[in-house]
Amino acid sequence: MNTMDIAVICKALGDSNRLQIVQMLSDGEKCGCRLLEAFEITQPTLSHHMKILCECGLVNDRKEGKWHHYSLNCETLADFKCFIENLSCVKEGGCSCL
Amino acid sequence: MNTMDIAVICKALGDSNRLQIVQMLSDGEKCGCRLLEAFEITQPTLSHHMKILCECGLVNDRKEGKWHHYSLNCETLADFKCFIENLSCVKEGGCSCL
DNA sequence: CATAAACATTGACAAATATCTATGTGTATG
DNA sequence: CATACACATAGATATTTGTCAATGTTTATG
Repeated sequence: MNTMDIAVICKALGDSNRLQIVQMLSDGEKCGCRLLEAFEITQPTLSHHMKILCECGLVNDRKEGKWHHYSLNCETLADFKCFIENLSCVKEGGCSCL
Repeated sequence: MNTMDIAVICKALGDSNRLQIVQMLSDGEKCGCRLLEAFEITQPTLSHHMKILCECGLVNDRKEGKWHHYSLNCETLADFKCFIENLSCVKEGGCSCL
């Protein structure tokens, strides 16, 4: 997973509705209708957000009859966590501008 | 730090230029002119990106004479890492739609 | 088969965004 | 003080984005 892929994931998480959806999925698999109840958005808007979350690889969509069961993708989440965890705020080195 | 603050950070990281800037800063403090060399963007565009990164709290701006020295903010980065690290892909629970 | 439920798609639109050129501001230096 | 450098600000603009209403598709159920 390269930097561009990470940026796409970050962009997906950059909307507060989507971030809250991911938080809910972190608590376990949820179906769309359940998610819809938790937000004050219309069904097409939720559908749009779920598409973005799925397309970046962060969310799985398991279809079962009428329902779509959404969950976090373990592999993508692990890769994303790894990238973020490796960011460091060390002060060593500094900048030599002169 | 609440969910909204995290979403703002994610949005800031959702642009590939800005994500690469953060990666460079993870390697140590850098001045603006150094960052500018690394990207094919104009100076005002870099200035715009740095403003967004600073305003979300992820980047510090230390002014020294003509130069602005940018670095990652340890506290914000730690909070952000904590949030991401706490996301989980456990499958327990599931959804009861019926 | 008719209906209802869950979800997707389309089209529209206002708001936000990334980028540029042009210009302003502060700081060091000859 | 004039010049050069580092950076910010001010428009301008094309693109992207979040949202909705309307409608289509698929699946279960009476």
